[in-house]
Amino acid sequence: MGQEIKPAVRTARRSAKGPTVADVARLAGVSAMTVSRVINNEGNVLPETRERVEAAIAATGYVPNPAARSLASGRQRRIALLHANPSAAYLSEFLVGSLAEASACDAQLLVEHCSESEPTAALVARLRSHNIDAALLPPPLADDGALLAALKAEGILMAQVATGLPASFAHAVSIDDEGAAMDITRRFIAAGHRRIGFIAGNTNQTASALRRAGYERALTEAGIAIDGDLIAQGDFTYRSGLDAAAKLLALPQRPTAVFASNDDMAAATVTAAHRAGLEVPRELSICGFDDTAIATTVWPELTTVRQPIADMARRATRLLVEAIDAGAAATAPRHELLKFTYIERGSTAPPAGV
Amino acid sequence: MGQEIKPAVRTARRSAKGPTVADVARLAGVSAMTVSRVINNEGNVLPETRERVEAAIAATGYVPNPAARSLASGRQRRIALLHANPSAAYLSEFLVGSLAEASACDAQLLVEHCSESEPTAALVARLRSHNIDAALLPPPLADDGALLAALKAEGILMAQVATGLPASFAHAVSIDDEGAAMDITRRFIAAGHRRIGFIAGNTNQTASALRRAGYERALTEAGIAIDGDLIAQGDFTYRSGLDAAAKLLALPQRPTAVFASNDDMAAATVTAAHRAGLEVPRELSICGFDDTAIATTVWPELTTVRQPIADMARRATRLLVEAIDAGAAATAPRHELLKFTYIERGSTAPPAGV
DNA sequence: GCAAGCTATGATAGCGCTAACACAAAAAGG
DNA sequence: CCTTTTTGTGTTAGCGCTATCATAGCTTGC
Repeated sequence: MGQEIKPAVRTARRSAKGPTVADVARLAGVSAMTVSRVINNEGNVLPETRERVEAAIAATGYVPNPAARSLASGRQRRIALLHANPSAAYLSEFLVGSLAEASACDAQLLVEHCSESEPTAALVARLRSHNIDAALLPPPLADDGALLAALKAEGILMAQVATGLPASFAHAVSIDDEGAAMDITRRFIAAGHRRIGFIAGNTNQTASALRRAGYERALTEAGIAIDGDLIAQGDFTYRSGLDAAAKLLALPQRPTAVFASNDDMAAATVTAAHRAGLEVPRELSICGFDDTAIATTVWPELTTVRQPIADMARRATRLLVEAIDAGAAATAPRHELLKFTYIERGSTAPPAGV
Repeated sequence: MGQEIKPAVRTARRSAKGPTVADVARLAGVSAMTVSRVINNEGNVLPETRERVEAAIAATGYVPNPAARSLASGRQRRIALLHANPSAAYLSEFLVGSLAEASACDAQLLVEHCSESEPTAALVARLRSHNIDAALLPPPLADDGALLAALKAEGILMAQVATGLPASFAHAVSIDDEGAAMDITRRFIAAGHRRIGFIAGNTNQTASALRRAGYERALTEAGIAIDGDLIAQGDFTYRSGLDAAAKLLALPQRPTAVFASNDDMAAATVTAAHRAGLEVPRELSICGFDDTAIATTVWPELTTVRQPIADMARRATRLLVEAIDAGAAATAPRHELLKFTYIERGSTAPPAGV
């Protein structure tokens, strides 16, 4: 009889979790929607309202719940990290950087290995089925024109990392490879070296050409003739470095310094020098590129140029997240250059007798 | 006048996304809740009902929406991958494995670097603030007793990877280090080697002791006396391998084979042999451990034992996810052993003159 | 033979957030 | 001056799933 007694509001399911939009809204004296607008940086919010909400967010220590967000918005940011055997050291640093940014931005990172044998079409189909929004392309994939075109055709956003030739339709993050190579070469010249060998990198990576261009430009600038004999072709592997260095060191007038296009080949050059009975750096200066782990593994440790791989990965990931969010409001792809750092270690010195 | 006309149900927000529990429920002729029960493998579902639901799931191609799941259940699985400079190659493979499993299980992976200088307490506090449920511990962290204890005290689940000494309260995934070391040593013996050098690994990793034990056991088993002079201490770095190898090769009666506790030190042994004018493998056989990238970088390529690092990371991640889900129903920690593989390359041969 | 205890299932009400619409107040336009 | 448009904000209704409670049917036990 009479009214049924309404049961007391059930105790909340969640147990003492963080504050929600509602809490913030109450404190700021606005609706939850307005809080949402502020969080998502939407327009049409009075500056003073925005401030009030931001103060409330700070006061409550509110952090948006990503699950609720993506459920409500139906949005999701899935980024594939495509890789085809770059060196493990490179990949590892890259992964750490992009994973950090991805989780900070609440994006999902999928790591996909691309064997060279797999047809591009199959790969793209695989990405499609995983519902990928964007792809992160470290070298050498960043320079795979067919892949870039296929991704573009599928409407998958992409970011090329460390490419020498950014595509007009892709985001890109690189360092100034040519400038770095010039820097190294100039330093050799300034130290008194005149016969400077160069070990080129794999031609399937555009950065290789830039590094060579930097080397040549620095020589020209200093009035030193470019000598084809001093340029040996490598492919970024230790093995190729061994052969290239052997060729340079066998020259009747051998170089007093060698600039290898990456650390693996520079390390190989150290080994080749030792085999040839040359002391490094007294009789041969050697400089690498990238500052990967091998640079400090060999003896003497390599002078090299540090590429901020993790930072590059972070930036590239961020660019993709922003591009995904922009969605239809497609912003023009951005091409960023990050700073490199010359790192002097024990493998370089002025030429003997200077 | 008359009834207001109810506006037609607004078109769904989502645009042609996949099927939901409701779709499956309708097809199976049950309620959404029952579908949920089946998905989550809960009890109290009639076998035949379960079957019907499973058929419906297969028919519709239903895939649970992780965001909705974690929003509704309030659950989340946050796993931290703690690392303190293992080799880049190791970390990279590890990351790929655990990331793959984490995204398959819908867990969030946070990568945290632990500098040795950071007090354990500070690290643990950091994890707490990130709301970490579990931690993945690759070596050498897997053997850091203080860290293990601190994590346990905080109620953070953990999985040790490649440890030689699993804690009673932690999950662990390893290979049979001792067995692998025995295998290598036995093969040397079978090939005719009698003076077999050993380069031990860093004593801060328990696997080091196991590898040494395996080496000694194989010798004893073959009736070969253990000669302390043939055992050199290293610390897993290339540099330490250089010194250790130099010491072994300087012995009045030098070994015809050297078993290094990891590939870096084995690679260093190759270099030391070359410096000493010894041909590998004719005059000196060398075997490494781990099969990291450096094994195929040096010349000749290293014979070694492959540790399935990515698989171990995958398994460990899976164990943690299951442990998190078990929650209060704390299952006993599991300790798993994965298979290793002996990989014969160019750095080993029977001793000269046999 | 009926209270007490199971078991299998369903109904309901959110989880925290945001899309879509509603609506006042202000600005712009003729 | 009265439309139109714009702007800032609020209201409502879910997103897809699961915790919780309700409810049938079935066992038990004395």
